[in-house]
Amino acid sequence: MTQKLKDEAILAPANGVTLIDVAKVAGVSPITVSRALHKPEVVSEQTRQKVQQAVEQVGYIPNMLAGGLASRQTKLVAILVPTISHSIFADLLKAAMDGLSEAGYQSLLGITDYSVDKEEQLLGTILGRRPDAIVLTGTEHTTLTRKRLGASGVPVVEAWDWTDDPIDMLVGFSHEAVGTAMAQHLYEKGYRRFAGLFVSDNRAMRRCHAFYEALSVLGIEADDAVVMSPPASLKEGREGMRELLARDTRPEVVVCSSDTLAQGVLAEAAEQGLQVPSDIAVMGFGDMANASQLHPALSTVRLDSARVGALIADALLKRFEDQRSCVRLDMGFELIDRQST
Amino acid sequence: MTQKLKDEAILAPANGVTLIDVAKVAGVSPITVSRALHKPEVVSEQTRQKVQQAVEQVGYIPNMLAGGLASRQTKLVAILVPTISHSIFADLLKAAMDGLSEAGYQSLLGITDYSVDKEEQLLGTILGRRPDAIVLTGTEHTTLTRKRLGASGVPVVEAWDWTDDPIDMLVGFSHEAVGTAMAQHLYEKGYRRFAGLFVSDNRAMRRCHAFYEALSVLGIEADDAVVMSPPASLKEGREGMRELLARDTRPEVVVCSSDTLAQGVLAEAAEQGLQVPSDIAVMGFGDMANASQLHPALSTVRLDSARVGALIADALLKRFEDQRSCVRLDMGFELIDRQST
DNA sequence: CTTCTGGATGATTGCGCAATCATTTGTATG
DNA sequence: CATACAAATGATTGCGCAATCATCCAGAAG
Repeated sequence: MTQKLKDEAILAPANGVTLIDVAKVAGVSPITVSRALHKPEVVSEQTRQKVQQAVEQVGYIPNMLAGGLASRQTKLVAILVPTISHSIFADLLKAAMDGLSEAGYQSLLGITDYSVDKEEQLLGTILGRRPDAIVLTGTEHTTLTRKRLGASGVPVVEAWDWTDDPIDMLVGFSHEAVGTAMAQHLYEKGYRRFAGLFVSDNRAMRRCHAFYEALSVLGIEADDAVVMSPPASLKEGREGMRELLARDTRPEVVVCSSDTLAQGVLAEAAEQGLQVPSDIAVMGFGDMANASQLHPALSTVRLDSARVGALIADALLKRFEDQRSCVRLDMGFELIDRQST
Repeated sequence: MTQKLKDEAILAPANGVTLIDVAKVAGVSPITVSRALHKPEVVSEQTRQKVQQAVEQVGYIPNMLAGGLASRQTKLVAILVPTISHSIFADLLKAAMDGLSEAGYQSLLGITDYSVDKEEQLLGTILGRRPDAIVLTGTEHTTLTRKRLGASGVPVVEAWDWTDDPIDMLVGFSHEAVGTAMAQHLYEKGYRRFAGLFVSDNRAMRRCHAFYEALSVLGIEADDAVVMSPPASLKEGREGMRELLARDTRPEVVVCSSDTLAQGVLAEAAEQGLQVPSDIAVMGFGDMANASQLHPALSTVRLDSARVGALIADALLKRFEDQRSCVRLDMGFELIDRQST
C-alpha cells in the first residue's frame, strides 16, 4: 500500500465505520478483528497484519463506549482536584495523567473548588461514565461520597493527605507533621516572633493548627494567624501581609499556607521597602517551580507533587494488574532553606 | 420517605443497578424510567415522582456508556490545551468546563505539550470516546488531524488564535495584531532600544515576528530576540534576561512572550539591582492574575482567557441547539500599562 | 353515541463491541 | 496411521440504554 493511499484512507469518519467493516475488508470475522487489536498475541501474525491494513484502509476508530459496555472496563480514570490554578495540583494532575496514558488510560478531570459538596456532585455524574478508578484529593469527603465509593467497588486513591482511615489507597503526607516541622525548624533558626498567613481550606488549616500547637509546646505565644478565603493568589498574600504589618508588634517571620501567598508577601515587603529576611523573613509551602527563582529565593516546604502524581498512577496500575494490591504511601516532605529565612 | 432511608438507599453501587431495576420498583416499563429522567415533560407528574423515588431507593446511576451508545450522544466534550501550568490555559479550561457542565456536559482533558504530533495522537484515542465536540488550542494542526476532524463531522472549536481558514468554529484573537500593537504602543511611549524575549512556540513566534516587523516599519533596528524553548517559567525569564544584559548595549525595554517570563525578568532585574522601569522596562503578555500584584506591577497584554473559555462553551451549546450555528469570534485584546513600562 | 385527537405508556429493536463457548486447523506423539 | 493436543478462528449472546413505532385511554367535537 502506498503512503498516499494510506493517508487518504485513514481519514475516514469516527461515526460510520465499525468492526464489521474492518472484518469484511480483512476477510475475517469481527471477533478476530477485536482480538487482533486487543490481544495480538492470540492471533497469527499474518491475520494481524491483514487486520491492521484493513483498519488503516477504512479508517476504523474503535468505539470505546461499545467496548466499555461489553467488557466492563472503560480505560478511564477520574481525577478530582480542588483547583488546577495552583501549580501543585496542576503538576500532580499532569504527572498522573502521563503515567496513566502510557498504560492506555485516559483521565476525566473534575474540579471541586475545595468543596466536598461539589466533589459529591461531580462524583455523581462521573460514576455514570463507569471509570475504572477514581482519584480524590484529600481525605475529607461527604458521607454520601464515602458510601457511594465504598459500595461501587471502584478503586480509589486519596491523594495529598494522610489518614489512618483511608477509603482504599492513599498517597500523600501528613499536614499536621508539616505544621509541626515548620515551627520547630524556624524556632531552631532562632526566630521567636511568629506570624501565620493561611488560607481557610481544610488541609491548610490543619497545618496551621499543628504549627501553633507546636509553637505553644515550645513555650511561644503568637498572635492568631491571618486567615484568608481561597483562592490563594498574590492578592491575598499582599492583603494578608498588610494586615500583619498593621499589628502592634512586627513579626520576625511570616509562615504562609502556600508559596503563592508567600510570593504576595514578598511583593508587599518589596513595595513597603522591607528587606527580606533581615527586616522580615518569609516561608512558603509547596516549592512550586517559581520558588527558587524569586528574589529573594523562597524558603519553603518541598512536596514534589509531580512525584505524587506519578505514584498515584503507579498505585492504580498495580491495582489493575493485581486486585489485591493496595498502596498506602507516606511521601513525606522536606524543608528547604533559601534566602527568605 | 425519611431522610435516613434515603441516605442508606442512595448509596447503592454503580455496578449492579440498571434501569430495569428502577422500573420494577416503580412499577412502570424501563422506557418510562428513561423518559422520566431525560424528558420529564412527556411523563405525567405522578409517574415522574414514582420513578424519582425508585431511583433514590435503589441508588440508580445511569450508565452513560450504554446511553451514549444508544443515543449517539455522549455529553462529552474533549478539550486539548498545550499545558495546564500556565494560568492562561488553566483559566480558559476552567471556564469552558464550568460553562459546559452547567449544560450537563463533561470535559475530557488532553494536554498536547505544545506539540501538534501529540495533539494528533491524543485525538486518536479521544475520538474513540465519541465526544460531542472537540476544542483545540491554536490553528496549527497536522494534516491528519485536520482530515480526521473534517471527516468525523464532530463540531470543533479552535481557540486562542485567529485564521482565515478555520476547521469549523473559532474563538480567539490575532497574535500578529498583538505583536504589532505592542511595538507601536511602546514606540509611542518613547522607547527606542527594544529587546525581545520569547519562547519558541508557534503563537509566541508569530507575535515575535509581527513585533519585529512593526519595529522595522517604524524605522527601528533591533537585535534579534532571545528565544528560549518551552516551558516558559521564571527560570527561563531570568536566564533570558541575563543573556540580554550581557549584550553590548542595554535595551530600554524588554518585551516578553508571557507574563511568567516577564516575572523572571523582574526577578533578575531586582537581583542585579536594576530599577524597573527607570533602568529597564518590562512588558509581558497574558495579564495573569499575578501581573497586577507584582512589584512593580507588570505592564502586559490582557486577554481574559476565562472569557474565551466561557465563549467556547457558549459556541458549543449554541451548536448543540442549532446544527447550523457556527460562531467565529475575534475577542481582541487590550494593552495594559502598569508600573513596569 | 360515535369519531377524533392527543397525551401517556409500552414492546421491540439495535447501538458496537467483547465474553463465552464451539469449531476448525495444524502439529506432535505413540 | 490414529490419536491427542494446542493454536487459531468463528458463532452466539448480552452489556444497558434510547429510538422508533405501536398501543391505550380520556376527553372533546360532531
